[in-house]
Amino acid sequence: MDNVNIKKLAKALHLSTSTVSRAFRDNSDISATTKARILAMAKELNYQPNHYASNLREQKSKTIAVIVPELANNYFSLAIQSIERVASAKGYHILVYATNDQFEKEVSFIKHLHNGRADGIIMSVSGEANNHNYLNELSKKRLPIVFFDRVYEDIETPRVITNDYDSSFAATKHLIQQGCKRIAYLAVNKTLSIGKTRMQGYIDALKKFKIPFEDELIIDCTNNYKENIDRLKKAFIDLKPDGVFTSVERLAFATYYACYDINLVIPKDLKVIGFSSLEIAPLLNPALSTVTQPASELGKTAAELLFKMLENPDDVTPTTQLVLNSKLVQRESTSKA
Amino acid sequence: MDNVNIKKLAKALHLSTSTVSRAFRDNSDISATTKARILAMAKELNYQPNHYASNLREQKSKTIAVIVPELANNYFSLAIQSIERVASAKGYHILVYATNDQFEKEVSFIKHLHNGRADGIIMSVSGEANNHNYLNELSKKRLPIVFFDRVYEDIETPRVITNDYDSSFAATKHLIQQGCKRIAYLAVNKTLSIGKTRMQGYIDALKKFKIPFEDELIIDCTNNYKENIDRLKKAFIDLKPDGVFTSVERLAFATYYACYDINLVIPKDLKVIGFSSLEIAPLLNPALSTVTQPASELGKTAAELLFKMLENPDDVTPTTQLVLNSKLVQRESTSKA
DNA sequence: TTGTACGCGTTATCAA
DNA sequence: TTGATAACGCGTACAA
Repeated sequence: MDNVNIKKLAKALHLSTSTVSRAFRDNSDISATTKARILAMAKELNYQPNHYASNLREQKSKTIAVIVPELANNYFSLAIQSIERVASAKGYHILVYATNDQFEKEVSFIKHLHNGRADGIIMSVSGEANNHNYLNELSKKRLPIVFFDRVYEDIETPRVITNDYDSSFAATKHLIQQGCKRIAYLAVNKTLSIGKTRMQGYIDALKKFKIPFEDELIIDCTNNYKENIDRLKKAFIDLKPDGVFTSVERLAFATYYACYDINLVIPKDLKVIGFSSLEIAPLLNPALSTVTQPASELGKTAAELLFKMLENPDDVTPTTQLVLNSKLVQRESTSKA
Repeated sequence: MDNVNIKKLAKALHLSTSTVSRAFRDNSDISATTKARILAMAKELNYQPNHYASNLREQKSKTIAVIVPELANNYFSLAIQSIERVASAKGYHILVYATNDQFEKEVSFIKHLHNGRADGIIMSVSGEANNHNYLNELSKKRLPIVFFDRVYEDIETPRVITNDYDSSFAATKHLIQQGCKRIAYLAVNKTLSIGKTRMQGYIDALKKFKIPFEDELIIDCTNNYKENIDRLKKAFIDLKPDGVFTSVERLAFATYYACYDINLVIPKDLKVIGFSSLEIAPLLNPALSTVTQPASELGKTAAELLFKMLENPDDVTPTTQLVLNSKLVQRESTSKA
C-alpha cells in the first residue's frame, strides 16, 4: 500500500517531519521556498498524508455517513447525489449505508459509526414501528444527525421534510375534482409517521368534500413487488375504486401493472396519482400525475444543515425543522374523460 | 464525540489496556470470564474501539470506494446497491463518489484514496478520452481496482463487463427483422470503449444484413437533457430514420420526448430499442424494448472480485475479465405494424 | 523559520 | 492468562 510516509519524505529532503507536516497545513509558519520544495517532492513520490494518522491526531474524519432504507430507488438516489455534491465541495467524503428497511441494521450502523469513522450522519429512518430510544441512549456522545424525509418524531434532532399533509390533501382534492367518488389510498406502512401524515391529508380532504371515509379503501401494501400487484388486483375488483392515491412511487407502478392485468383503463376506469420524483413520469402509459417531491433539494438542504451543525453547533437548535414543498403535477392519469 | 476509550474502560475494570483489547479480538488468549466482564462494561459505557487508531495500527481500513459517473442513475444505483450488500456482509463500508463525468474529479478521487482511506476501489470510468496513465504512475502502490461496465482498455486491472458487442448486434438485427431500413445509432461518446464496442455491433449487424452504413445516422449526443431532445428532433426530421438504437438509457427517453414533440408515432413511424435496466420499461408509452443489463449482478460480481483480490491477491490475475450477458427484451416500441 | 518530543487510541510483542 | 511497552503516521507545543 502506501509506503512513503512523512518520515521518508522528510529524510529525502533532509528536513524534519514537522517541517514537512507544516507544508500541508495552511496556517503554519513555513518559508515559501521550503514549502514549494516539499510539495514538489511530495508530488514526485506520490505522497499523501495518511488519513488515519491525521484523523487520529485531529479527531476529525472529514466524512459523513448517509443512511437510507434503500439505494436502488429513484428518490434516494437523487438525494444522495445532492448530498455527495455538497460534501465533495466541502472536501468531505460520504459513507453510504442501506438498511433495506431492517431496523436492526440501522441500529447497528449508527452504533458502529460512533467509533470516530464519521463526523455526522444524514438519515432517512427505517424503524418507526420500533423503539428508537437507542438514539437517546448515546446521549451526549451522539454524533450530529440530520433526518430527512422519513423521521422519528420523538427524537430531538434537526430534520428536513416535505409538506406531506398539504400535498396529500391537494392530491386527494384533485382526484375529487376530477370526479372520483371512491378513492383508494395505498399505504406502505401505516405506522410510519410519513405514512400517517400523508394518510391524514387524504382523510381530511375526503371530509372536507363530504366524501365518506371507508376504512377498506385504505390498502396496506408490502415491500414485495409481486404480492402488491396481486393484492391490488383483488382490491380493485372487490372494492371498485374510481381513484387511487399512492403514498409512494412504486405503488403507482404496481397500480399500473395491476390495471393492465385486469383490463382497467387509466384514467377512464381508474384515476391515479402518486408521490413520485420520477423524471419520466410523462412517458408512462398513461402519463402519471404526481406529487413530485424535491428530492435533490431535500438532500442538498439536509447536507447543508449538517455542515452548519458541524461548523457552528450552536447555530442549529435540535428542534430545527425545514419544510420543502412538493409540487402537484397533473397529467393524463387523472384527466377527466 | 467518543470520549470513552480503551484506557478508561481498562481503568473502570482495573485491567490493562492490552487485556481489554484482547476481549475484542477473537484469536487472542483471554479467559472467558474476563472477556465477558469486559464486553459487559463496554456495552454499558457504549465503548467502540476507535476506528482510526485500529486502522492506523493494522493498516487496513475495511472500507472500499465506489466511483461512478453519476449517482442519480437507475443503472448505477442498482450496481451500488449490490456492492453495498456484498460489502456490508463482509463487514466493509463503502465510500461513494460521483465524477459527474469529469475526468479531473476521477483523478483527484483516486489519488486521494491512496492515503489509506480505502483498501480497494470499484470504478466505472469517466475519462476514456483522456490520458489515464495516472493509474499506472501509482505503480506498485496502486490500490486494488476493479473496473465495471465502463473500463479503460489500456490499464491492466480486473474488470466486469457485459457482452455489449453481441447485445448491440442482436438489437440492431432485431430492428432489421422488424422491418427497419434506416437505423439511427444514438451515441453518447464515440470515444468511450463502451461506445465503440456497442457501435461496432450495430455496424456489423448492418453489414451482415446488407444495409448500407451511413455515417450521418450516428447521432452524437451530449449530457445535456434539453439539448439532446432538440438535436434528436432535428435529426429525425432531417434524416427520417425508421429505427433508433440508443446506446444508453436516457437517450431512449430523449427519443420518446422528441417523438411526442414532432408527432412521430412509436413504433409505427419509428421503432426504438435501447440499453436500459429500467424496471418499468413495460409501463412506458409505448412499452420500451430494451437490452437489459444485469446491473445488480454486475455490481455484485465486481464486489466479489475485489474481495477476492483483497483476500487472495495471487488468485486474481490483472487480466481477469468477467463478462455477463445482457438480455434483449422485445416490447411494443419495436413491434411491427 | 525549523527541529524535538510527545500523544492521539489501538494492537502486537514480549515478559511475567 | 495478564501486563508493560513500543509502534502505526501525523500534528502541535515548545524550544532553538
